[in-house]
Amino acid sequence: MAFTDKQLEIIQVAEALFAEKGFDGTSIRDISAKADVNVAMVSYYFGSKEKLLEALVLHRIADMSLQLENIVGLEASPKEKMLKVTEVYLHKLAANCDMYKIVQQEMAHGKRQLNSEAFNDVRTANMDLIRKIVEEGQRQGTFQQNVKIELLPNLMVGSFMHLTTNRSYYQQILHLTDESFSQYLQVDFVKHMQQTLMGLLCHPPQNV
Amino acid sequence: MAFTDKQLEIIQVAEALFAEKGFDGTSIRDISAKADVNVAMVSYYFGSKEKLLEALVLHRIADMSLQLENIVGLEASPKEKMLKVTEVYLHKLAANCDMYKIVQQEMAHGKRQLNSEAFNDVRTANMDLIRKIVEEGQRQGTFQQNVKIELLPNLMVGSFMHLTTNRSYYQQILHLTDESFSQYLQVDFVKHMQQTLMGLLCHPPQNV
DNA sequence: CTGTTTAAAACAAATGTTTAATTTATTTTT
DNA sequence: AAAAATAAATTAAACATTTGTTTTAAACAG
Repeated sequence: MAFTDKQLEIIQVAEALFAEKGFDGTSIRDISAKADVNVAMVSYYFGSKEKLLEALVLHRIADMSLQLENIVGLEASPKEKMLKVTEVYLHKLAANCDMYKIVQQEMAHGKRQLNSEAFNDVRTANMDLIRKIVEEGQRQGTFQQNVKIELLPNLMVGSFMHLTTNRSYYQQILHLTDESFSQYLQVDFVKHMQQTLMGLLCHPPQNV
Repeated sequence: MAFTDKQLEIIQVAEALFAEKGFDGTSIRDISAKADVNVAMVSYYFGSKEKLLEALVLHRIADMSLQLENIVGLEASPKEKMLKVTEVYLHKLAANCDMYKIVQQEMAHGKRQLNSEAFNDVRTANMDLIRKIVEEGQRQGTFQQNVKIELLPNLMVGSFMHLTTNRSYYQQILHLTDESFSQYLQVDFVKHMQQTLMGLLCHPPQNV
């Protein structure tokens, strides 16, 4: 689990390339060239290209278990907690968005198994924490009853990923430069997401 | 533009395989084998693997320009229009979700240019129609003023794509079978999305 | 016969991986 | 501490497949 500098270099280069050109679209020679190591080193260190991907994901997952626990125990109203959770969640997504993109691509076709167990564990843990907050708010009457808690992370992750995947398009219609885009992701988009979730949580549906 | 039966067969098989295993992950031999034609036929008909992808996407885009126009002209309240738009939008997504998945994957890495112009045209047209409805509702006072209209399609497409991409995970936590999942997508999820958009549109933000 | 469609084989290029040889680091022995 | 021995890291080359595409020729249609 403890990687040498060279191994970390390979992992980081692979992460960037996989996210940019896909797993199948990236050759070991691409990686080794950019990481400035011999072609054989990848197989030597990680065993195979697939094992490298696995190592990459697991290495990042270690950082991914959110510090939502602290928020749940916080001395604050459910509404404030939920706002904070949204902020932290989106910041973590932004920090690991390359890895997320890779996983998304690989999840798309079940070709790579990618041992999604570790992934689902993190997701489920996060969901449980969110559920705790929402149910607390529902008991207090702040939040309405008709909420699909399972779809709250879906809303955040889905919107975020779609925004980054189609970055150039959204940059264009939102009139954002390359620099201001990441700024937007961490400020305006977070507010928008908070607003969306609050609307969903606080107001019972009038339609249908 | 008019394809023979054999060509359509190839397109359909390619669409399924590209969505399942990715463009790079699918070989011409995979396609030709499943479509029961000779390997050379793909190059013969479409020129190259990339041209086949292009033909595929353009062929589907023709069907993709939504019938939102009818809705805008409808004799109904902005709120009702918006609910209808959401429903139609999500149904169209479901109908063309294979193609969407392919495009998403290819957009991810700019490797394939994929002439996204045609795509953006459709998107922008749809967005303009949504904007028209929302602004009408804002004038009538039904909708609040603080809405990022550009992020409304993002919300729908992002959530939907994330749901289908991570289908097996969501099937599990939502306790859905293979059959009931598509049912869920077209009924419960549509309602959830309508509820989300209504919460966002009708209630001014109280947070921040 | 003429032009289009199908098929099998061949092509060159690229891929993931392994081998075998060589350099560098580390440990052991003197 | 110096030398010898062992292990690890690194390299270039080769390997066997697989890839997208082309060629050549046969079958078929009008």
